[in-house]
Amino acid sequence: MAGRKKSALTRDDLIEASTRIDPDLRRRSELLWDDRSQPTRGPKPGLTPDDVVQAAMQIADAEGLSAVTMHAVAASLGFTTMALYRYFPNKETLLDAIVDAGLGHPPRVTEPRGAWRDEVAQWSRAKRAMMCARPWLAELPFVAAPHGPNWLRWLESVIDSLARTGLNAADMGEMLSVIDGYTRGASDTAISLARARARGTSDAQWAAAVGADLGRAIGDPRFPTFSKFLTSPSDGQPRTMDASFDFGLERVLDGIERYVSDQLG
Amino acid sequence: MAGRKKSALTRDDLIEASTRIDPDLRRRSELLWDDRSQPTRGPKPGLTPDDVVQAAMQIADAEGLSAVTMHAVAASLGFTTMALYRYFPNKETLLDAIVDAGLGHPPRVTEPRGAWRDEVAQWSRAKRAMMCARPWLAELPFVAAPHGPNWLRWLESVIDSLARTGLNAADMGEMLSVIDGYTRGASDTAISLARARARGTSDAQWAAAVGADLGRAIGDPRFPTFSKFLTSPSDGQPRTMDASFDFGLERVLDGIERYVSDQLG
DNA sequence: ATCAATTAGTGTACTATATACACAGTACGT
DNA sequence: ACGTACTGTGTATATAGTACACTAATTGAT
Repeated sequence: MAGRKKSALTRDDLIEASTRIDPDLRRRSELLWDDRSQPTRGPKPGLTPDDVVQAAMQIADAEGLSAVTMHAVAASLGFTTMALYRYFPNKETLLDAIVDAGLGHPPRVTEPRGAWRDEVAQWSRAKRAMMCARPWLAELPFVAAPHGPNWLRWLESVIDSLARTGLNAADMGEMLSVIDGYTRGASDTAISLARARARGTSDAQWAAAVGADLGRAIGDPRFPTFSKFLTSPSDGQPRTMDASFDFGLERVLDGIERYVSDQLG
Repeated sequence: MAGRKKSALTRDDLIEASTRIDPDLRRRSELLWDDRSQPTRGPKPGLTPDDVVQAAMQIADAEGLSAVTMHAVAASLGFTTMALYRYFPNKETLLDAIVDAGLGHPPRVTEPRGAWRDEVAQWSRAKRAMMCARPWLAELPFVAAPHGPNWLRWLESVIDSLARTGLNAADMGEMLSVIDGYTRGASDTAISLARARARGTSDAQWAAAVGADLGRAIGDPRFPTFSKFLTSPSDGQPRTMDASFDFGLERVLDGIERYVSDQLG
């Protein structure tokens, strides 16, 4: 999101800028974007980079990120560990690749187009659902470089909806940060639960563990207000985690909407 | 935050619930909360758990989380690797401890008390600043259990400010999720930059790398709108990363404020 | 058709890391 | 004084990631 700073970005800027990039990072980025040209000599490769990525993702989905070892991935494909190094120079670049692959595509915006607010809300929920479906994604950094094509698809998608606000580019960028920030941060709890589920922990167990730690505040003089907060009775059903996210999302969208109408009259 | 679900929480709930907790997690939580009783027999320990935590944090601050190996921590204290296992049963519990220690205390709320909105904004900025100061914190999960005393201090602090809205406990919990969600997610970019800085990468290098990947959208038919967004000229100064966070925060607070006045007005 | 160049996959070896376990020495309680 | 409980050390093991050299396969150049 920080790249947006330079608002009138040109190809020249990029070419100039890219000379400054750490060569290691540039390499990682290239591997995410370049269609590697098939060499003509030598034996036929038994795999494609995508085979490796798919195998790695399957392991991550089934057994968590820590189960994704070079050996496990290779074995699941019927190859030896070192065979993978013909496709990825190291594990880090393989992880870069499964992050981008794991993001998948954002849901297609339905025609006829709706209000920006609904579209943005859908995007946010979709992103959260995607992260919950692959909770290991959140264990890998992908805020900064390298960013692959799938992340750009997600960006293309929100920006396309945000464009309907009528804001200028700079303001759209700010709104993107707000939406993605909330979505990212407010998904963490659900992602953590999803991860626990994937490990076989029941929802009750997970909630008990979280509740037990928070509950340590009760009666502790260091946390008087939080303690009161925890023990205060509430009327009505408590919200589910999903409903809570949606509720918060509406508040955030209210804030954005107010800015939009202030800007545009 | 999900523990808040059960809104009328009592000690009995907790005791009942804690029987369901995974024993491993319970152990981790206890190590974060219990003042370990000093044994009376045997040689005097040459270290305290806190010594170990401080040493580990110093290494994380100086060389990043990956430099925090049991050997490195022990060596920096002048002990052998295995000595640490007298203080922490394994690395995971040591990491739990440095997470809580790294959080530190939230800034004290200044007297006379101000408006909830200002206080909450301060909390959010303080939390972001704390995470940027210790970017390795974001590499470790701390959304769910175990939660240590310092995280509860942070919660106590926001809740105390949110209480001034006059909302009921359930709504306060929702607002907490919104604020913490935004703060957490919208800090990620700055945290990533902070991490790059800690590795000796210049800001320009970091921005160039991020910009180069985003810039790949330009001219790519898959990203028409994002491409236009990137290349559209803007008048005026672009916001700094910090100002951008603050700006977004105001939008989020606008949304919360609207809810508050709808509820109480 | 042959050969050289190039590449794929394997096997082995090395390194770093966490940690189990047994031992030696220390200090307190009896 | 003596046993017990504890601390720190040394050694050993398992699990990573990955460098390197080797074999085998494939094809362009001769």
